[in-house]
Amino acid sequence: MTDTTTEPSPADAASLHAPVIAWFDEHARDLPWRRPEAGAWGVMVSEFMLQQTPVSRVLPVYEQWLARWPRPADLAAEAPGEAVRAWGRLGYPRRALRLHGAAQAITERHSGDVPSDHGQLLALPGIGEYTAAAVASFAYGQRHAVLDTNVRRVFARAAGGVQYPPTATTAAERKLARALLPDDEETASRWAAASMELGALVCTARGEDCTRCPIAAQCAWRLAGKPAHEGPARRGQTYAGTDRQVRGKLLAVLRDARTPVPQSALDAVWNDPVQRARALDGLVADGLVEPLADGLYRLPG
DNA sequence: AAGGCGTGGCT
DNA sequence: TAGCCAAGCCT
Repeated sequence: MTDTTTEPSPADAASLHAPVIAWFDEHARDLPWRRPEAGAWGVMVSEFMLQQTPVSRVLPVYEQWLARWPRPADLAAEAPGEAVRAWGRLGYPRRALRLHGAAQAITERHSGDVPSDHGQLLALPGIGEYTAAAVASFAYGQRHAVLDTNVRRVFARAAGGVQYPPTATTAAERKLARALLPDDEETASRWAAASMELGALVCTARGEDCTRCPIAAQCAWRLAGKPAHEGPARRGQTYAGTDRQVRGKLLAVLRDARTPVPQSALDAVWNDPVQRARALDGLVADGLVEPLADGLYRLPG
């Protein structure tokens, strides 16, 4: 006697591909990094910027960035501080530094071309498991499990029957993602983009709209009555009063200054001298700020 | 492996 | 309002 009530069978898995990809064909956003002229460099830049930052905020910075540095070598030739300045208010400015470092590595080690090999991508600064798979899949059409927060949520619901995926990516999630991956490259890369877009537009963290979902009829979570998340709430990101906030204020001063700024200008952004000094030291240690002689500071040259 | 790391919009 | 959330990476 066969159990038909729990894990989806391989047949079920395959039956997800067609409706999700058909939905994607109809509803995919026309994003600049999805256009053919973006190239692998455009895809890579977008992936760096999209790490923890919404599409709407990335769009203008992406356009400026690609216009100014159309190839990795163009960025590699700049001072790292220019990358940090051009990053603007996207947040997590270490990403700008890492993207600059990746451009240098690409220029030196890969003749200026974004590598297509997953392992070579993974070796670049700022590129982890997700971004390596995303670039290889989106830019080069390869077959990779692309597990971002959107895909993890879609899988948690459709296959796992729960509202949210675990806090950290588990081996079980990777296994499921590989099992769900279509066999041929073309379909696999399409599936990766489509399942991600479904999570971004329809199967969202809050306010999901199952009436627009192409796989609602097969979704384990919906079929179970959409039970609420069990267990502890996910760790909240406190921000007010943290070193992160101070770092942000300090860096904003340096971004907006075209010449080195005196210590006094930095002192003005935060009244606790101990925390202020700790934040500044951290920025220097991270390579985001360069101390000069005479108590002057600037973005790294 | 848990926590640090920006910023802003939305509920 | 005060969280919650957004195509993660690194140590």
